[in-house]
Amino acid sequence: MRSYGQYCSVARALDAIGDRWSLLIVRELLLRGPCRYTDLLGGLPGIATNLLADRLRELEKAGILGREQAPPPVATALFALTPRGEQLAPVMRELGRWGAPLMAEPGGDAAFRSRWLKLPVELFLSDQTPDRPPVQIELRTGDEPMTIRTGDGEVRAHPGAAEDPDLVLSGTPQLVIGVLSGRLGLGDASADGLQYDGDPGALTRVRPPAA
Amino acid sequence: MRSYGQYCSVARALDAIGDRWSLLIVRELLLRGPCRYTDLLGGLPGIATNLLADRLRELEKAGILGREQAPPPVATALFALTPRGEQLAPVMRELGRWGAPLMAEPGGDAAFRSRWLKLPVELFLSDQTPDRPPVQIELRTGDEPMTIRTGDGEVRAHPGAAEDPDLVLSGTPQLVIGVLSGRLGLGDASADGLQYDGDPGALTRVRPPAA
DNA sequence: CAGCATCCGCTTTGATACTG
DNA sequence: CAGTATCAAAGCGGATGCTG
Repeated sequence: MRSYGQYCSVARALDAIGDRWSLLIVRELLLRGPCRYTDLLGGLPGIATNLLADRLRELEKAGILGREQAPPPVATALFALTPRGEQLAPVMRELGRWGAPLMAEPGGDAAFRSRWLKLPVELFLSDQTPDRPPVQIELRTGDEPMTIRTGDGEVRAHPGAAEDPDLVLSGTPQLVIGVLSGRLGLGDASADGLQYDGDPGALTRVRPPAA
Repeated sequence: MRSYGQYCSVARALDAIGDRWSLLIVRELLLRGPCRYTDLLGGLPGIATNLLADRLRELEKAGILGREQAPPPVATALFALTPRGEQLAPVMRELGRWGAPLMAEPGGDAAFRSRWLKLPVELFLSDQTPDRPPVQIELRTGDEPMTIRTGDGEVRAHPGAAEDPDLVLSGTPQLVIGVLSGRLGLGDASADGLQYDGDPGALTRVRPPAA
């Protein structure tokens, strides 16, 4: 990208990460840790291969990510954020927070990856009753399942099915997010096609307090 | 901008404000409040007039800014952030924080406006000894002067000369920022061309504690 | 003069095809 | 798997011209 040519820290930040796709590449690396080229391609539906290669070069030159040699079994290169790249986490958090209300509009035919739920889940959910035994909620939204889990007063999300879920939610990303955020009641959502199995109480356990 | 087509809050945020120049327009409105078209042009050196008009339309459509009719004396339209637009302040803050280290590289022939100092000043400086009487430091960096002022334990910057400054710093933006941040000593900076007049103690009063 | 719209050459992006 | 090559389409930057 051509530089803005302004001696201002916001402009200089955008010189480094303001290119189309750049921040989404950082998002993938923040969510997934070190990734192969193909993993990135899969996590960034819509990107062209030449652009991914270009951006990886530029982000490497800017000190935001680096290439590592993967441990013996695989023999491929991995792209990983540098410490400087990981410092973009607060930017990503605020951007995700600001963008959250935009998720209420229908997904339509937008692409979706369950890992993307990690951001909103850990930003907005919290354990309302940390003294009670932890709960697990499994989310099935199309591609891979994702499990959210309370523990130490926090709520964490990680990929994979739960071994013993208190509640399983299956449906479109929009319905699942609506129910988790509290924007939709479980009844309304299931009338719209959400399936659930287990204890609905697990939901109130993690939902944000107000609204 | 073409949408990323991803059902993710970061991607949707970037759909709205990821265009070239969009966030810098928001920066200007956050720093200056409601602005005329020409004010924006002046605060965004390098932007083409058709792009500014385009972006203002798009940002208006996205609910980020609106047009107001200016009060009687002037008869022109003013562009102002909506509440939704003002919620971008945390994004701007984190972006400015992340970009701050990039300010150590020389400005070269980059454009500069003294108002842009407001962001780093209020982000990084603080009043180290709030019990003592407040101090004022006037900054002269090329265009208009800017004054920083302690009060209620905070440090605020606003445009204009100080009526009774404890210290005046004159020089390139890079030198002034270097000295304020503590990256440069006052002696080193004045060897490099920074001029100062008044009490250097005012500097240690506001400089960040560590480093 | 403030607030754009139009035109034009250049750069960036997107889609697909191809290669070590 | 991890890219490079190619090319059309879209976006950008700069200049200029129009309108109240």
